[in-house]
Amino acid sequence: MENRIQRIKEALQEAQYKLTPQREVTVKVLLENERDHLSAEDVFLKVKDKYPEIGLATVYRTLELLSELKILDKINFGDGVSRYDLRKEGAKHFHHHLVCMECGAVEEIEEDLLEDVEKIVEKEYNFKVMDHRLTFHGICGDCQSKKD
Amino acid sequence: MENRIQRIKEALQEAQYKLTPQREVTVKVLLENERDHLSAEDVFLKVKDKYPEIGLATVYRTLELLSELKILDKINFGDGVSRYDLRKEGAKHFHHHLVCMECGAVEEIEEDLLEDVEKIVEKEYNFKVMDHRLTFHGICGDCQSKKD
DNA sequence: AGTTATAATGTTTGTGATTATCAAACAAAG
DNA sequence: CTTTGTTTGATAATCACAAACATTATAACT
Repeated sequence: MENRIQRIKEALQEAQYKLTPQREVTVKVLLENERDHLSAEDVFLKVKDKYPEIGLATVYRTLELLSELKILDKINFGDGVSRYDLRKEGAKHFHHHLVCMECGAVEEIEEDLLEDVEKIVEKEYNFKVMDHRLTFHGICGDCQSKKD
Repeated sequence: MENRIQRIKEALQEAQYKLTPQREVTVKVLLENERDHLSAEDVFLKVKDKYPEIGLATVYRTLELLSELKILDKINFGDGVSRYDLRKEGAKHFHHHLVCMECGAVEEIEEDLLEDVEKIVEKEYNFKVMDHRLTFHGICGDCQSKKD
């Protein structure tokens, strides 16, 4: 964990930004909740526990900054809120999501399933792919077995 | 076009809803702008030309209703607005999009590129896929040639 | 340490999209 | 025609987020 904070610090400094205490706490919260998909509000509340003086705008600014630096990915599952997801270290691409329509659970897929598809898009549609977002909507294993 | 309106009318009635004049005008606007990805506001303005008495709330309600019935897909390209896209008749799945990061153009891909990927997801992750959303972010052909 | 320039923060106020409310218009059924 | 449920349009409320701006912290000098 310390390693990853260190790495993020370097990324910030490379882009002429500082790792302020507020930013560090925000990053920590994101690391501690890596499996979740927190909204800005969620992050704000969790950060406030550790650093009560922080302002909401700072959290928004930090999330925006980290997104620009591709440390975070900003995602949208269709509820009215943006959610934030740490990009795995070294990952070129955004990872995929499985959203259960029954229980709302979100599972992540690390594996890159789209290499072939991207090749098709680049050739057939003459479109230079920089990134992708893929979400499957369906029924997760748990909910399938509950139904039986 | 009349056919498709007829089909939509039947879908509404099946779910105990009526095709009111306001809804019909909204559907017409969506059909006439099938290639675009209109926001609720866009739809409202276009509907107002044909039916000036209509209220904004009615348009929102109609779009919501058509989304529930899977006649429309509600999409989000990361600007702060929901956009609406008619589902192709008979299409099981949402179609894919290519979003250009330079000029913002959105191209659609009808072809279903994900059959193999879905099989993997169903098997390996025990997840029953009902639908998917796939968006590629990159540089479109036009913007690539402009850069040279 | 003191001074200054710059960056970052926190509070507060906007803003813009969407939703909720509610009375009025309409439609269907008895 | 009357009753009952639907749908509508105007308006107000909400909610996520962005902008503004004065204040505070930081870094680089002297």
